[in-house]
Amino acid sequence: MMDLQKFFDRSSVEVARALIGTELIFGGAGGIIVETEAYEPDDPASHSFRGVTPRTRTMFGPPAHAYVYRSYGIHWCLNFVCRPSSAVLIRALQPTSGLPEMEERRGKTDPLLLCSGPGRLCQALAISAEQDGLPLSQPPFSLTPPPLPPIIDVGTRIGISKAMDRPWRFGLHGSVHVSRKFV
DNA sequence: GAAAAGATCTGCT
DNA sequence: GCAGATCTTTTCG
Repeated sequence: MMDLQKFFDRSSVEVARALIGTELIFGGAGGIIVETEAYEPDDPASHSFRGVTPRTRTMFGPPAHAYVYRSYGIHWCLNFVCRPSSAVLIRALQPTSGLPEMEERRGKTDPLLLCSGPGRLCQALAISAEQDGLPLSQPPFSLTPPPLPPIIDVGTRIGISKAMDRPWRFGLHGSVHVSRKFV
């Protein structure tokens, strides 16, 4: 297990880049993180931009914790908290563990889409509001850094309506598991 | 108290 | 490629 306290005590942009290639396991299922997005304190697209609310209180808490929120009333999205009021959205994984469980939770679908997208990822790993605020340093979470520094793609974030020009989306170069291709 | 927007996914055309 | 599903949170009156 790596030094999570030090790892997450940086800007979300740095953490988002550093997370690419890291293996995330949650309760026996998971895979390699291939796509992330950074949300900064002074970022109009971030939930934390308009101050603390009941939903976003976790984002203002200590680093190295999970922030889970409901999206579009249907999906769950998993974030890692960095320095207070900033976080990294985990958008896609390359599955490596617990494939049968994830396939069962996701139902019949294209294998490539098992964890390709924040909503799909949470459904595959069975993550919901109960995991909001949990520390990443202990089970059921497990993070393992890559043996070698990966090649990283950079692009603009997806699905937002503000600050759309900031290049804060990161991906593993050449991965077929990203939710949308990098150009 | 009411209304609108939202860090999305799926299915159909 | 586009619209619908679906509901929580936040903002406005």
